[in-house]
Amino acid sequence: MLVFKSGKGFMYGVPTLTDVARLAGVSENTVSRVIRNKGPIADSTRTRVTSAIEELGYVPNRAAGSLASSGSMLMGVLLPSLSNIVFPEVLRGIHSALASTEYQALVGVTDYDALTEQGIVSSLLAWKPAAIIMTGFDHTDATRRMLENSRVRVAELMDIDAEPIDIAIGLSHRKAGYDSGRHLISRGYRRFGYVGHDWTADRRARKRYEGLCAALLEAGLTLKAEQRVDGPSSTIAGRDTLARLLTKKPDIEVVVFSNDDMAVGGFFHCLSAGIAVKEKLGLFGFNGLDIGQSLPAPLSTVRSNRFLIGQTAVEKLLESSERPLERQIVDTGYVIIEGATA
Amino acid sequence: MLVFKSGKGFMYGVPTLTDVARLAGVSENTVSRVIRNKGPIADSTRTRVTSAIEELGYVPNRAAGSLASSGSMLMGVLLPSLSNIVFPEVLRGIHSALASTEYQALVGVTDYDALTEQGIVSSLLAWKPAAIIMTGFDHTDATRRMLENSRVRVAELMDIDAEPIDIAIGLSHRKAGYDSGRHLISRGYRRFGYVGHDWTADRRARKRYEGLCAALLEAGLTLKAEQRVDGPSSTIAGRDTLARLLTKKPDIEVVVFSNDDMAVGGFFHCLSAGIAVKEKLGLFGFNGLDIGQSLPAPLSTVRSNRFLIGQTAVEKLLESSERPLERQIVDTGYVIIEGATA
DNA sequence: CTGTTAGCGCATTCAT
DNA sequence: ATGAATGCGCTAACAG
Repeated sequence: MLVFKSGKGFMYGVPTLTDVARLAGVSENTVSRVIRNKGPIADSTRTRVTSAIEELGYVPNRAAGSLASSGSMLMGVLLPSLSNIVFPEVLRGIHSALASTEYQALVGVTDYDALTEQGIVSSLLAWKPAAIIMTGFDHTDATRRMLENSRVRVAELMDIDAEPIDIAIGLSHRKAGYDSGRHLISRGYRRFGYVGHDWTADRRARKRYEGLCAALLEAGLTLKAEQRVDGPSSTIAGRDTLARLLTKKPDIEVVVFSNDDMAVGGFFHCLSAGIAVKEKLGLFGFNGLDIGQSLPAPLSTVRSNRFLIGQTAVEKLLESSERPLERQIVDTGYVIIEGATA
Repeated sequence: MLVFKSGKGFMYGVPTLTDVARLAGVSENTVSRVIRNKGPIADSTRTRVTSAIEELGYVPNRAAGSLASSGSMLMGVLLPSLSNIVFPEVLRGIHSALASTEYQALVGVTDYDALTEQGIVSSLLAWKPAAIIMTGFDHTDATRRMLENSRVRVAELMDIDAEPIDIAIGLSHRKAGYDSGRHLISRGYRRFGYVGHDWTADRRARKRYEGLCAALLEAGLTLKAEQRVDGPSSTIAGRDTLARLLTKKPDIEVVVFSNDDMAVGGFFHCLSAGIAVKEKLGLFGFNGLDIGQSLPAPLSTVRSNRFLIGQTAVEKLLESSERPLERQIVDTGYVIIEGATA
């Protein structure tokens, strides 16, 4: 165990900046400067300080730093869920961008609930984070007010079809849905079905649905059948829901799913039921998950760059600690993957 | 925008405990007590204080609290990766247990690198977290020393086949591998193949492999063929690697995969290659992922309770803020899922 | 280039 | 049941 002098004589415990200063024979302030690389420091003193830090195994107390500077090296991250693989991928992007910085991610899960989100935002704000990353645009008024008053930078991810608080990063789900429809129509499909999950939680799925319908309408078509399941998307839900849809309406040419999880499930149903995918029934998803692309027939879908969204959010937020005058929108785009299922 | 008195007259900004005290006409100390529910407070003053808090929208500054009490409501979480679905599921368990508390998760990703881990541990410790949750037993000496000196509680997750720093929560991968082998042998399989991924990063996969080999040896058998791919596990890797294995050794009866991702890929290969799963070739995985269970033929595998591991870790850590005298091991167990692929 | 002086906002003694 | 005093460890002016 290390022994060193502290404020009041010899102590066992965690060394502080004071201990480093004493050992290096400089003022606390100088040590602080060395640590933060701020202001001019003579090479000789820098060396003495760094070796003192080394010797003591000094680690700055972030709470103290944060209190003194009223700002922290924390980035608040609010995710609606960790069950849907999409959000861990966003988080991966966030961490990847954070890795080259000193920032740490303070992560909260809202469970798709605006009130839960409000509580977490309040807790996060208590740490004076450098910025907050959230998902979507559904916040309570109280949440908006807290965010407004705190003046922290805020990124709202995934969607860009609304006015952001500060900066929005993602893609237009309405447009993605629309383009999916156009794409499938151009491939000759006319009799469309839709298989989806609960969209009271997942608003973006609904926007894609609306875009799809718009494209159909424009072409003088409509959905011949649709089936939605309560609860979140999953492979099993997709499998069962497609089965149900086909029972009611067997003469569908192509099914658009609310996302890839559902579509993969649909693929499995076709496999079990002996339905020739694409020849007899086209399948189309959304997200471009690995699992879909590793199917014996790669899923036809839309790639939504989740990793990029997370990564871009961090980069954009760290560009400036002040909110820009104009609300910003970053379109990370999407790509239609032809695949082999539609 | 709120206006209120602060230390030096009227101010715009975030209200502090001082502001609350002034508004409620009590001392700061009393406000602090009300907030933390400590000590006796007259009902009348409690009401005045809470309504003052309400009125100002006061949120305690955690950094200040942490500094004053040298402890925080933070829980450090170190995950090797977010790409492997297994870890988001652990994180989900952690968050689920944290949800009913005031604690927040400070999350870092090590990328399976002990030195990266060391850096993150150091950063986390700077926040004086209540506890730290890590994965596995591979840490640098420096990491161990830091953890030792800091005296924070430490949980090491996933594995229980080693001596933990404080508490280990997970399952015996060696035993799980062994039991998988016994199970398959009892089902009549004799000609075993193995398809795996890079285990310099994923040590637990190796332990399962060793357990499997031990079971085979005990039954007078050996692996007839094995094929490992560089890099992490994935469905595509599983698909391609099984293909390669079968090219070299077509007369295998059953293939054990390093995990479900790989096994699902193997299943897809069989589908494409027209190999009758189970009749002609048995497939066996590890983890019990949803995707495996939603296959047309549910994957035969072992369920490792990831969610439970994360959840249990938090519960155990919060039981006491002091390390127990004896290092603790919590076995969350595993269950062999019969499935339909072996 | 470096030291001095003041707090940051709260929790923790100790009083009363 | 409440208040007053003190300091946690650090950063931010301001000097020099």
